[in-house]
Amino acid sequence: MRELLRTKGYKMTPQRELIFRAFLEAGEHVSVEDLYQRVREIDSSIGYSTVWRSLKLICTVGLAKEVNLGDGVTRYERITLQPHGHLYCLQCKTLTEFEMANIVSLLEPIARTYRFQVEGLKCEIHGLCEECRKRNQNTDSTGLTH
Amino acid sequence: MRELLRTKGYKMTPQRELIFRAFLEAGEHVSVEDLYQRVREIDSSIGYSTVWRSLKLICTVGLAKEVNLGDGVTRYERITLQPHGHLYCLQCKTLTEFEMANIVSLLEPIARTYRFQVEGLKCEIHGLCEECRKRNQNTDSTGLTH
DNA sequence: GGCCAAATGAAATCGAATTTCACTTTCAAT
DNA sequence: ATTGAAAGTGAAATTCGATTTCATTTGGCC
Ligand SMILES: [Mn+2]
Ligand SMILES: [Mn+2]
Ligand SMILES: [Zn+2]
Ligand SMILES: [Zn+2]
Repeated sequence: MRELLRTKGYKMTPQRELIFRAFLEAGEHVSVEDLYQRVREIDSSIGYSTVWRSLKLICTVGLAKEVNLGDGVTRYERITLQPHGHLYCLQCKTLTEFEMANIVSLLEPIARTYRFQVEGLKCEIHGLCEECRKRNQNTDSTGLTH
Repeated sequence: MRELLRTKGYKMTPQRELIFRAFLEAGEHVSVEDLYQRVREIDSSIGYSTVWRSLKLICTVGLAKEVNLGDGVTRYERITLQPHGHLYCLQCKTLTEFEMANIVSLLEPIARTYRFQVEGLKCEIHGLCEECRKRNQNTDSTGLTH
């Protein structure tokens, strides 16, 4: 880790040490606020900006990437070997991943057709998860809250 | 149009008349700001909030939907019969659409597997369009600007 | 015409993201 | 070990699109 940073010209600091570890230990898809809370349980002197900057840095060195679901909060997740898509529950905000190798093999030819240099592929299914649907049956019948 | 609004309990107003028309005449993927500029060329007394609310309303009555690409600006586009994905150029922000019926037929079984109630499917290819790549060859060799 | 809920526009507010800035720390070269 | 330039830090300020507030106006129905 220290090496990875040094080779790219960044310095290691106690804050980064802690934040990086916390990020790797955290579950998938953490927001800055999520990680900030986790981190400050261990060292409450660490600032929000440092957490934010560290997450950006983790992306820069290629260990993570941003996940934007359009709900106003940027999440971060480790880069995975296999590309995956997301099932995103609009009600409980839960994310579930699914394998998308087969979809990637459909997307790549499309990019080629348009002579597009691919930097990232995104596939999402937005809707209601099973738990939320069940929960909704016992209350309102509309589904989403507005 | 007037009918569509009335049946859903909304009133028609000169502002809506103008904004709706401008939206339908505008190209694909307009932001509030885009449409606001277009509209105020015709009637400069129309407020930004009214344009914003009208776009939301157009979505509510089912004629359009929001498109969020994670660049901080919400765009709006007419609902199309055929589902389509987007090629999004990170440099010039241009959007190109592609047919994704075949991808939808892969996504639907996935949703079913997870007993997920689908509200929307999203497929995006982020990267550099042909024009931007060409343009970049004549200047820097890195690609994206930071 | 008159009512009144809905709509409007300007301004205020919200909130996540990002930047600023004065101060501190890292680390490579002494 | 010392040290100084460059990089990092934390608190606060700023940004900026999205959204709400509120006083006033208007559309649709009697
Ligand atoms: Mn994921
Ligand atoms: Mn489109
Ligand atoms: Zn859910
Ligand atoms: Zn481009």
